[in-house]
Amino acid sequence: MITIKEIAERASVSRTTVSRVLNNNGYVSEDVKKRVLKVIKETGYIPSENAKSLRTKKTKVIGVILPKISTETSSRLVKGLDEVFAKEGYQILLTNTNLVPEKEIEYLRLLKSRHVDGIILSTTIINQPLVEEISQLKIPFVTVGQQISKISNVLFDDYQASKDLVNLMIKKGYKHIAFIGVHEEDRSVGYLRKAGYLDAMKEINLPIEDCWVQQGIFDVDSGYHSMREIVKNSKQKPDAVLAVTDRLAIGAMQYIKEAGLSIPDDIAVAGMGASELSRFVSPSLTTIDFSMEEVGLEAADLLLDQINGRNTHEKIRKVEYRLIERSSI
Amino acid sequence: MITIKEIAERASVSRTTVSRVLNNNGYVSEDVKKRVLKVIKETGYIPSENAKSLRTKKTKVIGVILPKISTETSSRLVKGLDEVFAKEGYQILLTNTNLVPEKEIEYLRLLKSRHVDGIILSTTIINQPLVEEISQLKIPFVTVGQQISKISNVLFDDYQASKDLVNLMIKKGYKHIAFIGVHEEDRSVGYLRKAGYLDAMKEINLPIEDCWVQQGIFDVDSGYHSMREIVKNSKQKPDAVLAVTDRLAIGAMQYIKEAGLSIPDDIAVAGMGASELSRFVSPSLTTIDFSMEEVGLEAADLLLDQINGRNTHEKIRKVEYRLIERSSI
DNA sequence: CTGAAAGCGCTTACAG
DNA sequence: CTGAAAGCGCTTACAG
Repeated sequence: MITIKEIAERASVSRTTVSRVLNNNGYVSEDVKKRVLKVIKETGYIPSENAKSLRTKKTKVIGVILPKISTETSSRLVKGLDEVFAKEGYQILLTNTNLVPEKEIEYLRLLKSRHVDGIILSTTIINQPLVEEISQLKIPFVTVGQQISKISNVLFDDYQASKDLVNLMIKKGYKHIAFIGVHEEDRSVGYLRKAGYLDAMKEINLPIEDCWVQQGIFDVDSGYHSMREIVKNSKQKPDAVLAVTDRLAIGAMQYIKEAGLSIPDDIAVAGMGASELSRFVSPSLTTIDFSMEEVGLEAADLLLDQINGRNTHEKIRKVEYRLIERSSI
Repeated sequence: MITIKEIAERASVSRTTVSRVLNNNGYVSEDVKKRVLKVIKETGYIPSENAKSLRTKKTKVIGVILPKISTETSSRLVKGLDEVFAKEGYQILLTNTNLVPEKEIEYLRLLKSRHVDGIILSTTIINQPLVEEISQLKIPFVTVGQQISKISNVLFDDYQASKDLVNLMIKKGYKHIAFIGVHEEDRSVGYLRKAGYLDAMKEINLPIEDCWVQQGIFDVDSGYHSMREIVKNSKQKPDAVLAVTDRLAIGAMQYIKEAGLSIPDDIAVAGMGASELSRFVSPSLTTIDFSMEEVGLEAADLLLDQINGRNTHEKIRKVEYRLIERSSI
């Protein structure tokens, strides 16, 4: 591989001078500059970022830790991140925990060993060891989607979003509203969205049958099975159901249709997430658009602020959501 | 930051020795080893990959160039890649050209400057400057989805897949088959899939009206408009349509439904790609499952072969596809 | 079994 | 305006 040393020799200057024209700083006469540039061009020399990083302590890479790599949520998030980072000359180093909690700590260390300039963490479950690892990391850091105190977060108001959906149903005249959630360990999607549902119902004294409240996992089948439980076991059949993700909602829709019931006449359905599916499924699904892409934008912004040492007091940034009303209600 | 030097001092050994226990090679007495390990643990020392790379010339990172970051195709590809690379201790550095051709060359150079151990390129359009840049790169390299001669490729048989779909339609009794493609600059999706359609029709002398063959871009709207052109302008109305992507097909379905026609009774529809949408759209869409995830697996395998200097003669690996027959035909 | 020294490819005070 | 030298944090022959 061709190095700065060889360029220096060919152009009959010192490595210092070559470095100066490379980085366009320090004085260097037009003459010499031209000579060096010519040699660089001829040789196709590309400086080693690695060597550079070792000296400058900047790598221009951002580590991103994802819970799942191939979901709409993740890919939209990464799109948002990439949009601002690419513009600033940063690349993204991707790691994927596949929902294995220990991997988060492993990757945190790995990213540290690679001297990334900053880290974005998207996670579903916060645990103590993770929080401790983060706090002693000393690298610019932003979490996304889940709140960790004392650390910069980009969040949605999951509680209110869920409440909004229930209130919409209530306004439309639905009274027997069932709920398909996920494990409450996931504070944002599991706990807060459920709390929003529960509170909205409580506020106007709508009763809830036990079996109306189901807990699934993040896939379509799970929505299907949860809906079956609800329909089979309830005394008072619900006339509406809120699912905390679109895929759960779509699974629920499948069951409802299979059971010979109509949406929304017999049972109205709402999901959350504004997945592409929600638009094209039939009937089209009422949902909440959380705009993960914007979360990516904001998170990148916050991280850049930290990296550049400005505005480091800001800890929480909330991203607006949008209720999309479609034919399933 | 804490370095190997400090560990050496604290453990009263040389840096050489610390390095040896870190990498678990060379002789080092149990005693000394324990002492060093203890200090490492106490201090939370994490060696700098950067410094290491500079010496060893290996970075354990793989550069991935994507044409679009937030598509199902990309995210499935990355999932496949990550699955094998993570296992071997490689991380993925992601770059996104957003379909801007010059960015490919820019990122190729950038990845070189970062001394990635290998590069995976997913691209839609091959041009001469790109091919030249690649050939002088001297880094293990694999392309995905498009064939570049003399370079390792992981491919589908786009031509045959398209033909299979047309033949299925013919077998089902459809005779007036229209086609929605994309620009032929994209050799795999644009040119080859069109050629498959054309040849299948020609082989049994099925006539094709000019306006049956439309060219769109990669989105739903474009499928909608193309279908409208077909229906409005054709003398003999087609009884089936093949679109080269699922989103084009779904756009076509939208138009067909809006026009008050039924699928598949009036017009049958097929797409390609086996997107999630294709399963849940109604009627469910007949399509080709190209398994991008498997492409990722195979591409990673091929690249690893190159990196490890084995099996470097293999240039092309074809991934099987699967025809998924559903209710739209 | 252990260590001193050179070197990976850069940048950056410092001196001139 | 230009260069010699030190140093970033590691690894690796080489010597003992």
